[in-house]
Amino acid sequence: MATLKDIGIELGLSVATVSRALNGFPEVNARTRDRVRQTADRLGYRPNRIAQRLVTGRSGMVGMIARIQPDMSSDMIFFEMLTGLTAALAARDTDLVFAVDQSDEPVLPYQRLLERGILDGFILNAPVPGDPRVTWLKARGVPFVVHGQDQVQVDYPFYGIDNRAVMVDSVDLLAALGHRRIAFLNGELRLAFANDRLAAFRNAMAAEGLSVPDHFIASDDPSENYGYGRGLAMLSGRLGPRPTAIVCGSTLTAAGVLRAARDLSLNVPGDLSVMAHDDALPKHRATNFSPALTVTRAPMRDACVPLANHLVDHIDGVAAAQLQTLIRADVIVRNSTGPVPEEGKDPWHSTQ
Amino acid sequence: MATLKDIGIELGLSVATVSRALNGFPEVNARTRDRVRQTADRLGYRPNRIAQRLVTGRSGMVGMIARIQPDMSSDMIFFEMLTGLTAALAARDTDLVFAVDQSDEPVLPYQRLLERGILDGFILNAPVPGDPRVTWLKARGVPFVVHGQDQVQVDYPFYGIDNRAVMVDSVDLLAALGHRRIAFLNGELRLAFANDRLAAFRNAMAAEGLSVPDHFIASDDPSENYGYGRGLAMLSGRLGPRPTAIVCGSTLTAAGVLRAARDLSLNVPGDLSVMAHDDALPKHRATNFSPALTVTRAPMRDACVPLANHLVDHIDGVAAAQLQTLIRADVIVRNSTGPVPEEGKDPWHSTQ
DNA sequence: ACTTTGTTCCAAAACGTTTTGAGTTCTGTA
DNA sequence: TACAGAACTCAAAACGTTTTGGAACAAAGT
Repeated sequence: MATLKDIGIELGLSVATVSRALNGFPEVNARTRDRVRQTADRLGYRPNRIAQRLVTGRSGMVGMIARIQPDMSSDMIFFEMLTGLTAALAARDTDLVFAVDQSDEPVLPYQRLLERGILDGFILNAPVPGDPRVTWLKARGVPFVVHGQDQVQVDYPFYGIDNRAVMVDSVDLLAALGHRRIAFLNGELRLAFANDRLAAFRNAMAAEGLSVPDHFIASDDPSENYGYGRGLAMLSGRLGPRPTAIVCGSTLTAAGVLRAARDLSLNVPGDLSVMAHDDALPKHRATNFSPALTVTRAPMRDACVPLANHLVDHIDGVAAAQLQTLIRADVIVRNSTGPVPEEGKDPWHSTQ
Repeated sequence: MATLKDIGIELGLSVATVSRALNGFPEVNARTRDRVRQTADRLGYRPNRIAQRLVTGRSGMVGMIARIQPDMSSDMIFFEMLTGLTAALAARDTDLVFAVDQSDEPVLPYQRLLERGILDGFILNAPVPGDPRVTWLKARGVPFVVHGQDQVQVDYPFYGIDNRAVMVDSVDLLAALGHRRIAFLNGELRLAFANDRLAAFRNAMAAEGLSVPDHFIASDDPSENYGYGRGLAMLSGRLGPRPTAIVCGSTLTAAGVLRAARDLSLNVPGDLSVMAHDDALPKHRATNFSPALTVTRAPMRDACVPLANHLVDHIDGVAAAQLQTLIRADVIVRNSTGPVPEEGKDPWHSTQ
């Protein structure tokens, strides 16, 4: 490993001059700079991050921590983000330290990693309302960026989708088709985004003058089984009046609902409209559904580059207020949504 | 962040003494050591990895690199390993730097990360025969450990399953049940383990005096679709004589084969025996199959702790020869294997 | 000739740790 | 009392980088 000293000796220059030459400082002769650059290239010089960090306090490394869940289902999403973020960070010459959280104390792994003295900042995912990690990191002035927000009004850098808009768009679309009994299979309420969506759903329904009976709301970790089970329960009518439309928090859940509808011989969209929010994970493609799924769409992948940039910019000193991005999901109407069935003509009345 | 100097000032000691006290050197007074330890705890002192690395050349950080594939299917396995390894490394006070390989030059990301001067070693997964990463890292004396081996005889630390034994066990089990037409749905031949298995399969078959027609062998990235497609092709008979038993490289592939058998109204194990190698990923449980799958079983998770230990031990100076573990997979007989159907009584002759 | 200004470079300090070589203070023995 | 040896502690160097505070020199202005 060539060092600044090696280059200096080779050229009869001091390390100081070599350092300035390579870092583009103005007070070094253009010819000298060229000579330094050339020998640096020839010797394959790369600055030692360790030494850089020791003196500048910057290491060019950030951390990301995964919660290990007994159920690994949602972790595919995490991995998707992890690889995308790592690639995006590489473009900003930043490396990523990965750790896992096995304790039930959420800030512990962050503290442990921070105390190593090797990190410039963190990427936080899956925030919960009033996330303790956020308050902890903020308290000690550690830069971080959040995928999403832990509350509506925040003062840290983040990138996320407008969950309120997602629900308004979904409810409005279905209401415009005449639906009045709209159910919502939400994600885990523990998570901030699911909280936001639930509140937004209720507001949007109220704005349309529609009521939301308790059994029209469910929330759980998204899975096909969850969608099937809750879908079947709602559509069987044993919980109360049946919905004519179901909004799902994820396409995986929607897949379950579609299976439930199939098992009940319900036609989608004739008897039942189904839509979902689509994170556009490479595995579950909403177009491959039958019928093709109407969705609000915001690819997870799209978050990686802005998240990486926001964090690195913030570490570089850009104010948090400049680094807050809330994007609006696209509404993509496909074949799983349609006009509400005429009253008295829905399959339950006609067959039963 | 408390430093050695802080502790030294507090106690009126030099940083040298504080350092020795904390690192358990013998030439420091027991009372002094206690006092140092206490104030270190009180001040929440944690050694600065950066400074440590600069002077010792050790950082307590290792690297792992994921190949980003357009198809993310096999990456679930990688993520499973990644989290397990990270946890196992944490137990050895070692952190993990994660990077992704987007180029088609396999050593490039390793070089890039190494040149940062922050890593003590690497964990390599999915070796290919004569893996270029192995030769490159070996050439510059960088410690590493491999999950598996890139060839039969190696001189580096590794942990892997005995793929030869897996195939011998599988073939012997089926041969003992009277099967003579045994097919093999292998993994990607690009990978070393699949290479080893194919050779071992051929040897084991030859040892039993059984021939292996070309159409009894297939190899591809494991997936349900692959198992279904190749299974259907083999069992339809349009490629040649039909197998009475199929060995699958993964349970995912076996799931596809079982579906193909179902579609052809073949009874398993009455008409067809199916077995697979089971990496025991949390998602696909072989016991949940119907019929429950006979497998050679070696949980991926089991590899994490030994891999982490091998690497850290190797970095600590333990010779590679001491750090080579080849474990034998368990053979678990369940309900998907049975005696070969009597000649002339198999469903193709009776129904057709 | 003397000062000023600008350009180009350098020596040295700093970051926090480990480690070397050299004291300094105790203890026990002659 | 003197001395050897053990026990304990310290100052300083080192790792590779950035950054501070000049220094040397030339060109330009007075």
